Amino acid sequence: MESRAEPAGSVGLVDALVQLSFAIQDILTRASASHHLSVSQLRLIGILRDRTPPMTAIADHLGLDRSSVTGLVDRGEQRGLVSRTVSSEDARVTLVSLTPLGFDVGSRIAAAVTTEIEALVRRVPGADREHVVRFASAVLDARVEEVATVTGRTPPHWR
Amino acid sequence: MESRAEPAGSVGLVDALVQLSFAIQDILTRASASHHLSVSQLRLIGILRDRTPPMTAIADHLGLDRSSVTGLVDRGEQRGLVSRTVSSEDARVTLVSLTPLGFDVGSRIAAAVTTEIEALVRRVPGADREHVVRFASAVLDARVEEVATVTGRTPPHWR
DNA sequence: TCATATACTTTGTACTACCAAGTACATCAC
DNA sequence: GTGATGTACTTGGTAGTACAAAGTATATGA
Repeated sequence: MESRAEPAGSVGLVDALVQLSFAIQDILTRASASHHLSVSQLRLIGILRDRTPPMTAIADHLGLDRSSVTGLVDRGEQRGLVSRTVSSEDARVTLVSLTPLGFDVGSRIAAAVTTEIEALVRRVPGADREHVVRFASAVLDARVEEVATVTGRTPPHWR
Repeated sequence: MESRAEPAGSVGLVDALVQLSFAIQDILTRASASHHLSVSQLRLIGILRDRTPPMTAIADHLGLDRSSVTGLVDRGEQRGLVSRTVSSEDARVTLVSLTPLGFDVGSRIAAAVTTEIEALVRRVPGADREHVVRFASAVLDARVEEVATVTGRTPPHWR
């Protein structure tokens, strides 16, 4: 991305972040694929790990249209990973929950992702790692604020 | 992602990286969409910024099947963003290049992405930022080595 | 109770990406 | 130079992702 304000030979912050994000996404894609799942399905499962939200909440979480979530849950349901229940409080709302199989598959993929990312990160000096965590936390916090004030919706969130 | 080896209240490195990657991808998606492009199209344009590679090289770069690249270039060509030329050295190979329009659109999106990511990062202490660049560079270098030795292909790369 | 709002689904379209099979060109062996 | 083999790309078929617009069912306020 072009920023020529950087010292020659070094990569700019923006480039570094973009490339890093593709590397992480690639890990997520391959880990999911090895269990015949897409990253979207993985995110869905991640959200349901400790929640049983309505369809709408999932759409907000993932930044997707409601109709997209319908399809996502449909396919997850067909594979026995998630299930739908009509809310007892409001018959319009469909609560989505994880099946034992879904929980199991999610755990396995999460473990694989953790292993792969940790392997990737192993060669990096510990000091840098701590800064990265602080960096990411700060960025994500800023993002929540900003997006919340501008659009009123919760930004994409993993698990 | 579950790592309970972390001090309570803090986010683990793996989680931080995964969430950060989704935040970055979201920026890329929205910036691309505002010009009616997908992230895949943006990556294609990014690769062509300073190259005129054969289809196969693009597939390797993006980690895609050859047939996927055919479709990607087809759609890019229909929109006048990229163009195909038969190689003069080997009539089997198709060289893909950026049109002036493609270059222009790519530059605009890249600028928007830079602006957005820099805005996101502005609140983060400078020291953390430098460490992040070092971190990302180290990770990406490690990755190139690893992927190259294991699979013989170049890992996904942006621009 | 009737109008309106909300939650979700359906339908239709476009794009992404894969695999398997096919075509065209190149190259090596003979 | 001809035939076998390999390489580069495309085609056709399938599945998943995602959106927009329209439809259904339930809830809620006037």
